[in-house]
Amino acid sequence: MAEETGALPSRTDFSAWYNEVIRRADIMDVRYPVKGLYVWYPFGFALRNHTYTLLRTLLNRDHEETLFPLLIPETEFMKEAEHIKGFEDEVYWVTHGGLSPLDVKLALRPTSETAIYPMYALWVRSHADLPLKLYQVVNTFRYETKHTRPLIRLREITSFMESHTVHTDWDDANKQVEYELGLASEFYRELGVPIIISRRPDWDKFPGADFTMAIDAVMPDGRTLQIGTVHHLGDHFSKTYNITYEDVNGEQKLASQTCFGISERCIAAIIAVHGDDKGLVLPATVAPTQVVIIPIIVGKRGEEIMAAVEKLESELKAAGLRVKTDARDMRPGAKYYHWELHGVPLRVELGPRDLDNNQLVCANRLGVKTTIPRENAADSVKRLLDEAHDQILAKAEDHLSSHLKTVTTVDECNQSLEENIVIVHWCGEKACADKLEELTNSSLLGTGVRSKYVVDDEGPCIVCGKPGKTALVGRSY
RNA sequence: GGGGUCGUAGGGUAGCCUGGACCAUCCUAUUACGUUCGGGACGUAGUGACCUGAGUUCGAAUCUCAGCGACCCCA
Repeated sequence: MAEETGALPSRTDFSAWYNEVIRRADIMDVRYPVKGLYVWYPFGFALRNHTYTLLRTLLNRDHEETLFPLLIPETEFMKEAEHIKGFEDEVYWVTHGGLSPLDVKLALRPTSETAIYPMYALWVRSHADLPLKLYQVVNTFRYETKHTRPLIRLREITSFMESHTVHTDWDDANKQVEYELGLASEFYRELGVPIIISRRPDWDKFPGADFTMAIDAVMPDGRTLQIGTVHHLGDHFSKTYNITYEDVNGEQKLASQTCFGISERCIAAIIAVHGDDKGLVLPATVAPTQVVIIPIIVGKRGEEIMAAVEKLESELKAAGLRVKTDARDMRPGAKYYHWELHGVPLRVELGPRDLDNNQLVCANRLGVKTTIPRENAADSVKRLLDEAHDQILAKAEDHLSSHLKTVTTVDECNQSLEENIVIVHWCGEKACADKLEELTNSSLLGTGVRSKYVVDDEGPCIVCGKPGKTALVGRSY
């Protein structure tokens, strides 16, 4: 975890910047000797844990956490035809126990529908058992053949939050879809990550779903990253797995289901959306260290300063802040660079001048410097952290809105896609989408776009000219 | 899916074409001690590497093949 000096690659070269920052800011070690598997450094894992604590807090309002096994018997896995088709190329199989071949092969879960739903069939008996809302945070495995990337495209997703709900009917499940979208929106607002919600086209929905709502973020280069999905499963799985309940009239009915997933791509979004040429920029909501105190030791007043720093640290900690004092034997400047690389939202300097003037010098991660009085420092620090959060959110919103372009011709679309997400009108025909995707080397991300920067209206299809509706087109990670 | 480039201390590199004088260069990191400290300190003395396997050869970081891994471009 040795640190290096010298500049990072510019963020305009996103791939190089991302790889360097992941390593130098101690997020993940990419040197594990298996393709697509990476190791969390303790600092990265602390960031992950604070982020998932936030996510759990939101979910726990009306879900309960659970844990299902990693291995799924082939017999269950193979029951839902569409679902299998969606995953058959990327499932890892356990075929042996020691040296003996297994009678029934076991899949490493690529997602847990087929592990959970046979149990749901046992658990759901009556309408009084519904709605059932459970989630788990687990690792999942997918044999990715494309270019793998830490946090973004993995063979082992280490932090997959999957929520699985069961409802009496389609409409109630649909309300749940809306609820989960709201929950995801709140989650990403807390992270300062602006999102766009849209409905994925039918050919791109989750295998076995009625429809898929997707949550996308915009990367620095204008490409999109899918950072969450909510699926309305209708009764596809409840038919297959026989999830039925007795309604108030004593009749057996098929349940309706949803599932909702967020992976460690949410961490990638925090890193990519906020980061700059100096490194990470973390929102205080999830930063492992929210405030770092740098003692400025000059001449003979070292002990006096360290005593003042200790007092300040315990005061801030008592106020509930995650604080660290950097007392290492280094130049202050070197420490500034170190903590900027690690994205710490607020730095507090305490030196002889501050001691004499009864003040503290603060600098937030965006470079805004403020001098605060020493009295009631905790209150001032909290206010500065709030302001810093507003600033990074505003910056991210600016980036998103400036990378959305509305176009009316395929040529314009192609040009704008170089560094933007593009808003078009589309008639809804797959043939037109295929043509657009082929001509512009992009994907039709979705319709029914929800974003304060996008007007969902009607207009002529960008390809065939027939009446169409607003659709989102982009290049994705 | 197709094509390309590459693998040397913890990180980044030179050396490879043309095999031997390479106990492998430089930057960074790192250890000890001392002097320092309001934006990446300095001195002195240390530490640390040729991806794996097979082959060619008197001799391989260097050539050949395979494996594993990384990056880039196109679909």
